[in-house]
Amino acid sequence: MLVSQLYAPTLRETPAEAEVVSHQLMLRAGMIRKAAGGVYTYMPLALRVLRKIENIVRQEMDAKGSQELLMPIIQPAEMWQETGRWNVYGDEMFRLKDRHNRDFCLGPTHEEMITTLVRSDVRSYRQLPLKLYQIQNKYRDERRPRFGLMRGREFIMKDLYSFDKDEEGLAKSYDQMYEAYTTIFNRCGLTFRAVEADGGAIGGSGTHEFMVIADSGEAAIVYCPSCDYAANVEKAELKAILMPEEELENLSVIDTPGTKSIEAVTNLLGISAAKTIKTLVYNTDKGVVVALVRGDHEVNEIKLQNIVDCLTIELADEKTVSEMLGSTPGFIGPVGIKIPMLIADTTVMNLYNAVCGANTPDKHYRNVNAKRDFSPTVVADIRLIQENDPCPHCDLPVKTARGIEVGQVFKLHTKYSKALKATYLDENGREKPMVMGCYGIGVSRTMAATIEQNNDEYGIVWPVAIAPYHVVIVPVSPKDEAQMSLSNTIYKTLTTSGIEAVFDDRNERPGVKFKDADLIGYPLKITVGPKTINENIIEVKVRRTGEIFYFDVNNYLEEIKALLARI
RNA sequence: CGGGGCGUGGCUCAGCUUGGUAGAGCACCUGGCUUGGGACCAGGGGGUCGCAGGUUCGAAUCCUGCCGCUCCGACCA
Repeated sequence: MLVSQLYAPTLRETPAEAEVVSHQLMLRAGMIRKAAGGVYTYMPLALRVLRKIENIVRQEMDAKGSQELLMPIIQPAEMWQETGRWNVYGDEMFRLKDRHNRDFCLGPTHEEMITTLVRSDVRSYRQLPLKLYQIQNKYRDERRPRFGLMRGREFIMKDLYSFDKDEEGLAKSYDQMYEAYTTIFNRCGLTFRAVEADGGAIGGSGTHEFMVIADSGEAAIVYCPSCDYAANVEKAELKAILMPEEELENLSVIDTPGTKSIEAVTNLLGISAAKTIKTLVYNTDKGVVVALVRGDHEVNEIKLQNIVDCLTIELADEKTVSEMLGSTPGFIGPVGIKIPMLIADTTVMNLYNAVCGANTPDKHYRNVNAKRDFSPTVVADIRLIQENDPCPHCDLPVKTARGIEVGQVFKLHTKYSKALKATYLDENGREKPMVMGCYGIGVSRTMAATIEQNNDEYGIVWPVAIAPYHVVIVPVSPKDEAQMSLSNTIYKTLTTSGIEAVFDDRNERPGVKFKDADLIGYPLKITVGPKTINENIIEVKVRRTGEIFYFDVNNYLEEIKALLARI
């Protein structure tokens, strides 16, 4: 490709709307342009990167015996109504009507579509297992699209669905996909971690997320430096903490004027937050729920949501709290509370002589003891893990990090096959639901995550495997015929040898061409200048390390191949 | 959903308070000059000032409504 012809208009300044580095650099490098909030055009350089990621994905999916197909983006409402997700999905689903006023949506995912397809064609255990995937645009009308391609409303996803005859088969498919994902993200040159995760809206249990480690990541994860445990904080389980045993004192009410926060209460009473109970009131679609955790702990709303089995959950406002409980936030407590759902964290049950709100403004209870003074509807782990909490596997302290979720593998079991009656006949002629899994990779997000992890002050630093081109050839003086001619020869030589090269033939000063090369992030840059002409040596600079190599002008091809293989 | 900020040429922004013929830098076109890290000189093209109303002799500027973009928040009691 000649740079004079390449449609990659670079920007010297960063557009004001871009917050994260991947977004900034993709705009500046002429890779993407915004069409609407969370909706982008992929320009030629970006598309080349996407195709490379897709091809790696294809190779690894096919290597596990999967087959690619392509399903419609426009999906009829009926199949979504059959699983109940037409309503569950809510405002995140792009909905539309056809001329006959029939409801459709733009596919946010394809469990309904694929299951409906497979149920009509697969009847026998002999046809299983089956693994089908596609790579296409997905549509989710995000509450808050942001960070460029990181959280778009239209994005490219690889989604694979596995159909097995039993749990054993599913476990095998799941393991195969887990392996394939590990290979894929390694091949893309990413530093990532597979973490245990929560099922979320897609449903099912048993799931891992593949997280690219980056400070700009939206997800918080914990990992254990001592064993191999790693999880999304939403998922990380915690055991009850045992507190030193004490004599049970008599319950008493104390005045605590103006102490609306745990911190204020502990300061006033001179006690540790670990001796208090924090009481939170939530509004859910299953009604009002009260949650209890130790004062220095935080509620994991995902865990709570799973226990309540609700779709929406948010902290109740002051008005709701007053109406329900006759007190204000800050002075709520579990003793004598009248509420249908009182959920206590396991550690709360181990507290002795604790302090909590007395359900009267400016009053707290002292010497509250769980089993004696109140009885929760449910006692469960509803606590959010924090740095230095004990690892669920080895009890040593965990660390926290941030990650970008680029892939997720799910065990769906029979959730969709039962809802959509996708069954097969087993060896004994008995009808059984297929056992399903689903496996997604955010292809466009992977591109953005790669940039988040591979950039410097000058621009992008592509890993060779997914770089838009491998090499850029920059002649220093466009008016110098010898330089231009040699550059062209090198360009032709590399191109015919299967090395993807661009030749910057523009009539620009060298600085402009160097800056653009660094911004776009070609792994190698060949500079053709007076030295090249006079001394017959080619200068090759490695984008990532800045190392410079000199190769003989008559024998550089193998050297460059070796260099590309090594970096 | 709530709150803030912003909307002026492709990009970054000034002008708005105090209404009076729309500006700069970058980018783009032409010519010259230059060529090892975003040169310089001269000339040039390009903007219904987000949209719709209103006030006014006159609106980018004041008022109202809407739209879009963006950030933050959505209460840890």
